[in-house]
Amino acid sequence: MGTAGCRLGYSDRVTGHVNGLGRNLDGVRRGNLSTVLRLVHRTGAASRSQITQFTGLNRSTVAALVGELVERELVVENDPEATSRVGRPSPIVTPHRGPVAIAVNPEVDAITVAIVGLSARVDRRVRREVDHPVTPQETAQIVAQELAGLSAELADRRVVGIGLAVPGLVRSADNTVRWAPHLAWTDSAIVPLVEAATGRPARAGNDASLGGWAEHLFGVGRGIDDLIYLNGGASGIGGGVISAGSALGGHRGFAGEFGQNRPGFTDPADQRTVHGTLEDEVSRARLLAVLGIPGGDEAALEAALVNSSTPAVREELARQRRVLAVALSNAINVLNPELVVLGGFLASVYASGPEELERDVAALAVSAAWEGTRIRPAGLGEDRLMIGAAELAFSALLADPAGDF
Amino acid sequence: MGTAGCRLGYSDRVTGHVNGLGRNLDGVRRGNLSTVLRLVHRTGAASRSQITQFTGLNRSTVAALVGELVERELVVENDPEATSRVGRPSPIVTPHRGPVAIAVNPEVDAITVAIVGLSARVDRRVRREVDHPVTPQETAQIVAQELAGLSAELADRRVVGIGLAVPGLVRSADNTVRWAPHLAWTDSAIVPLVEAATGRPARAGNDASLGGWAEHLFGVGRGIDDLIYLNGGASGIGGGVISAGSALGGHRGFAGEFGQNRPGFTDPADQRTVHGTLEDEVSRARLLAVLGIPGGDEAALEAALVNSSTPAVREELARQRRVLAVALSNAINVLNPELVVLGGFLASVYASGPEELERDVAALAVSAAWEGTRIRPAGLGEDRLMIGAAELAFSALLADPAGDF
DNA sequence: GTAATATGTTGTTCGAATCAACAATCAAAA
DNA sequence: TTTTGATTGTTGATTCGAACAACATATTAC
Repeated sequence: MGTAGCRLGYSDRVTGHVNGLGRNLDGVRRGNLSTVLRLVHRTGAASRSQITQFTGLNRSTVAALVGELVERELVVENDPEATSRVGRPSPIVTPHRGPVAIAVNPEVDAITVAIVGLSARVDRRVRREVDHPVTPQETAQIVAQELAGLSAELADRRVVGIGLAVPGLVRSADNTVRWAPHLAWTDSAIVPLVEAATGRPARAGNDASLGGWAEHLFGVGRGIDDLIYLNGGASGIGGGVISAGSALGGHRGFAGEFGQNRPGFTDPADQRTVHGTLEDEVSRARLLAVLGIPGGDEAALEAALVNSSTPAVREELARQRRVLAVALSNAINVLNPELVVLGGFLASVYASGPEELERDVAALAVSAAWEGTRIRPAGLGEDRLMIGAAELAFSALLADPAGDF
Repeated sequence: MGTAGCRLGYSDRVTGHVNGLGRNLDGVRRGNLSTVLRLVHRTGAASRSQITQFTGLNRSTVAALVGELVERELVVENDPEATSRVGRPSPIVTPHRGPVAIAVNPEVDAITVAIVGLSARVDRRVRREVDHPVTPQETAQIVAQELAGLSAELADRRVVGIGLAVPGLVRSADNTVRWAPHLAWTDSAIVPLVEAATGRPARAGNDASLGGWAEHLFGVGRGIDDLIYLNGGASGIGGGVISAGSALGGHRGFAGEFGQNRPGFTDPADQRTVHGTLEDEVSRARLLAVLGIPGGDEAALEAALVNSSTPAVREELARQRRVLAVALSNAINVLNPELVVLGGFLASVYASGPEELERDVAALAVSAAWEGTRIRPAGLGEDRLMIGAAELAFSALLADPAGDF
């Protein structure tokens, strides 16, 4: 059982009281139920004795906690596996099949809706193509329709809530979409719309931040409490910061906008724009242009990069690596992460010359800060956003498993 | 009573168990004692009824908690003040005079030692000049000597511990000074040396990060849970990040090295160095050079800037403002702070043209991220580092007031 | 087959917060 | 000046959850 870190929440806390910082017995019970459920949720399966070790609680207490979670149909206890170890075998606790989250990702060209179980696996995934940028109202309608279409699959399951991964800035205080340029949403109260259309509780978050959260929980960042995540998408570069096991949101929840930064350059010749942002300089569009192909998905780009490695392509990749290296070294100086996760086309940029990128970062960053840091491509595929969004929907349940949902 | 935020710790957590995440009754008690003591420590004085409101705990519980803290000589209950409000007056709880921290700041030219009370006031401050950069061994010796010299003043008080604010990178895991360029310390185990020389527990931290922590607790950042702090010193630019009320340390504790970043430039003509860092471009030395004065302290620089505002000085200030604006906007995009605190000569750079700097930052940063953000000069004077270092010494006591110290 | 080890199970104990009732102290109204 | 209402401190009984100890169970090692 890998150590699952210490802080456990995506923008929620567990204290005794709803208001105030005091702790009481209720808070202890709630916190312990939450800790056990989170552990099972994250690891996928944990024996009772492992839970005892992890929590430091008494055997009998763990038995009571697991018992309550079983009663609430949140976890299942299975017969112990053969472990070839001395002592009485311990039953294996796994997430219950029942509870599910609905993950939603509205994009310019399509809205993706997925059913995600408490074991963080995407059970079903539907993609509804749209011929025009959808409004929040249309989005809510489509989500409701797709949900109705999935009713057969959801018959024997319990929908806990809906999580939306939105390509834009989401204000954490009220889950309002402050600005989503590609969808042309401004100050949109998407969450109440979705809640009204579906009759289910919803939450929204920034797509890239949720992707980073998913990588922290279930991807290459599993068990790593300090990481930064940068995702290269068609529309730019988004990101997220995990610090001490918690997602860093900032004052309003807008943190992680690495793509909008003004990059520094080690070589002035690398600069392609005037007053440009990182995502103007390091971009998918520039790679496609030099490759001479119109577009396509992530795999197509990766394949094209591998196949056609002309000098022009190699040089553009090298340039983007150099610019990225400055941006990463700055982030490493400020945040001192253990891991830098690169997703989308940034993973391709990294893959084109990992040693070169790492050498440049090492030269630029404070050497002590870089010492313990690694760079890795993202581990989760296209399920990343769905898993992150589902986590948002599960967050209330995970924070208070005994609440009414 | 200003809301004192939610997360409460400088790199320490309050859970039930020493190991593991489980919560138990011991943890509840410890956490509540900690919360009450922290509140009194931060606010300087709080009535019992205010503590009740803040914690959300029952009156009788608060009475018991305060009673225990009184018994342990950590707080004092005084007669209520005349409040002109209905109802029975509530006694005022203030920090006890007894417990003190010893704050230490080793620098190239001197070692400063201070006595700081639980009310976060610097009671005494001694400065020992040195004619050569001191070694860790010499530092420990000097601290022990100064402490002996202060023994009369410490006679009726209880020294809780020693906190060192070191101008260098301090590894959080073992409090080792990884690298302090100006002191020429590398991988120095200063903490055990000080502990051996004084017989008291010690902790070390980065000076700028501790300054930021002090500003968050007692300066302009009081009550603000998301801020970034940049300090301009003679030797460069250091900083710290407070996120969700906790100091952001990163994986090893090296976070906050804003000064080592490679800056972006809105105008190529602003660049003075090749491959330079932010602290090469925005520096105290460049200001002194254009002013034509050799050195001096913070106040001298500020006075010189106010008096001699030649075009050359104004232009250098404007240039540094422009470069700083890019650096700040990048940090704001990534961290979305509510407040940016500028200390040292950076406060002077800001003061030379607050509107201009803010206008530039507004133009560069993601507008939504900048919206709720303010920039302010640091509020604490030269006591900042001493208060921050003392906080380090108090941290164990604050986390567990019932422990043995 | 027996010993050793680890873990589940059960009933009891302990500790901390809560609650209710009462006392104390103030301001404002009568 | 007295009365009323509001707020808070104080006290003893209650409640609830984790810890504990003793015992039961299941596995490996010899």
